[in-house]
Amino acid sequence: MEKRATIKDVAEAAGVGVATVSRVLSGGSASPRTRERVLAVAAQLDYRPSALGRNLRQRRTGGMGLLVPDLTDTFFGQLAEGVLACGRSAGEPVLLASTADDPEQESEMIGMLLEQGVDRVIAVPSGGADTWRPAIRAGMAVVFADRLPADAAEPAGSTGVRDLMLLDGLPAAAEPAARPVDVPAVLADDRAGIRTAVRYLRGLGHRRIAFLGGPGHDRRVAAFREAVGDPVDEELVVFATGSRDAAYAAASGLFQSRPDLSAVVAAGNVLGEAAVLAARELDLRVPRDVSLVMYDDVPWAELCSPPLTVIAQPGRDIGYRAAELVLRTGARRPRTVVLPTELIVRGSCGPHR
Amino acid sequence: MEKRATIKDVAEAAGVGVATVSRVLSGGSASPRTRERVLAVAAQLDYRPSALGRNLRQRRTGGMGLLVPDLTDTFFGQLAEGVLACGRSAGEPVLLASTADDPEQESEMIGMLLEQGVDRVIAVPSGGADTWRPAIRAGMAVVFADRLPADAAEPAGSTGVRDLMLLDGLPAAAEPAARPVDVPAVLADDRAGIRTAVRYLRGLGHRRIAFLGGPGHDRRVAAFREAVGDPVDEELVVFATGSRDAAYAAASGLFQSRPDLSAVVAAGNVLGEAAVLAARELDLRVPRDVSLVMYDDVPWAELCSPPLTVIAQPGRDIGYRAAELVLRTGARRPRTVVLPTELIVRGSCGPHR
DNA sequence: CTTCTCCATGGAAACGATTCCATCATGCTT
DNA sequence: AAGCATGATGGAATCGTTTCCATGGAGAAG
Repeated sequence: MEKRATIKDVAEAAGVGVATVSRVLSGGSASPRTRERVLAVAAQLDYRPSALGRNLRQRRTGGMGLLVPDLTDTFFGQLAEGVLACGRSAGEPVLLASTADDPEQESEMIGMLLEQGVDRVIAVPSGGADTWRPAIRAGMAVVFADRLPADAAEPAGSTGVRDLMLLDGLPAAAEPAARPVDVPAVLADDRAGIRTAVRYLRGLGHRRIAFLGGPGHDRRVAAFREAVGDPVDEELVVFATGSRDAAYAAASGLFQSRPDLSAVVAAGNVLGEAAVLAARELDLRVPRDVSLVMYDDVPWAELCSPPLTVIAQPGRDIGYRAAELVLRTGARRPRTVVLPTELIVRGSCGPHR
Repeated sequence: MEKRATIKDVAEAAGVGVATVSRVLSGGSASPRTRERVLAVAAQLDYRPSALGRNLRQRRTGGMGLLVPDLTDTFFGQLAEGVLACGRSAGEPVLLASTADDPEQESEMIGMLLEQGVDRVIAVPSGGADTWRPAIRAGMAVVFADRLPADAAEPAGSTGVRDLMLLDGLPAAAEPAARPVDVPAVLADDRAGIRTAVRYLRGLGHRRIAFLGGPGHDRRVAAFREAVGDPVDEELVVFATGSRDAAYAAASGLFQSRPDLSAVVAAGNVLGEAAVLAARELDLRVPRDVSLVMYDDVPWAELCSPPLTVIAQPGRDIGYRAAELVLRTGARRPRTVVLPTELIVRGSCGPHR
């Protein structure tokens, strides 16, 4: 274990000052002669600048933080791969944390990132705007992915999602009024996705359509309500907490309490999985007894029998774009992006009988 | 965006020296009076020590790196969750990178970690020992998880896996002979898992059993060969590269070239998925026409019809233990750990006909 | 030939923590 | 009462980089 060469070593060996070495290595001006020599010596010594020193000097860690609820959920795995891909091509490291959909853990992780000097985060938020205000106040560049904080004010204009506004409650003395800060986000077009699914089910004759949601599916349930139109049968809209057990319990409870339902929209792949399992357990046949549409196109959707009809959203792209946004921050104010969803019809929906 | 308070601010506000603040905060000796005052001031200023400064001084970043091939693979998602859980409880950040099973990318990522000053890594290795030697030479504490480097010398004693030896080729001048360096690892008991599966299939009457492997499944294929005994029908042992497409192609090719096979052991969940898909495409019924055992117990194994019989390995535990090992490094020399596997019989295997 | 400008260059000051070491006060032993 | 040990405390060095600023030399313009 030999210690690594420092910039000082390089400077010495090349017979120049450290400033010159630094300039050469970071593309500043230097005479061709010295540039060449420095480069040669650096290569020969296998010199790699220490991120530690640089970060301290520049008062920020490079790279970005990534906060997801649960990597065991294939969708978040895809999203993470997207972020990682972008990070790799930008040469930026990625700090990962999972929050288990718990605002408290999320808050803790934000603190950890702050401590690490990470000032760029892409997050699938679990907590509300309150959880995120400290981060933004601390000057973090935040980009939300896949979701918005539960209580964020989202202008529901017909043009789609606009930039999210978080009220930044400054100390009353400093500013006359609270200043709005907008956080960009990369989202799937949940509204269109859900609407398409509901219309598809309607077209098959289904009237009693249930919605099975989990944490963070607020936009989806809103879209569902809108698509179904009044009156919404509230018993057919159920929510589970994040765990697989809870999802199963919710699905099972739904099927048992309302045997009259004929179709289910599961708002995420964990919920879809739970619905399939619960249906099987209760001897409900898909799609004969109940039709199922699942959000997220995961590889195993095709393995089910029948293969699951899904609302596909581009998990990897969402991650990649979010990472792009958070890295470009500062250039021009990034705006939120909405990516299209697609209804992929396979075999889990049938006509109402 | 107000800048964060530094240790100097705290010292000033508390009327003490920075050294005292540092001591109080890191548990050194201090009089109860000053300790109290410093703590109060720190809390009041919302002071959080910057990891940047600390890391530079101590010449190492805290935290650990995590290298996995692909987060889209549920098993690695589980593993990552384990690492994250351990990191969280130890208060250590985790730097994530995925390698796509490409030694070159892996090597690049190791370089990145080195640059970041990360000196502890837990890795699912893709490259050989050569890829890892530089890391170890640089003083990194490495723990392998789930696999060993392809060409690592693994003493195949009957007691199970022993510490992995990587020959550390020092400059010949410095040391008289190459010095062995051992890298601990956390593995599943592949040998037992595969053996159990093969015996189970044998017990059902299967004689022509195929093995469908991917990158990093060397230990599993070795175990397969051992379990099957001589002579091994080499046409029944096929390998695919990491992608889902390649896995599908391999599975499909296998079924087509050897219609006489009656059972398949898939060495990972991506391969299992591919096998199911390929079988369906070729109108082979599971388990009537072909029996299938898959490595990895992923949630969706139960969703298949019939539900998949699997060799379960504790992905989350593997990650957690590996993280523990890499964090404890230095205390007492960590030894490699082998965790048990379990054959979970569901419906994808039937008697040979 | 002088003066002005420009550029390459190196010294030194940050950045925010930890930690060595010297200092000083206190209380105890002899 | 003097000397000594103990413990609290603050100043300053240090980690490896970037960046500001001053210096010096060379070439151009007058």
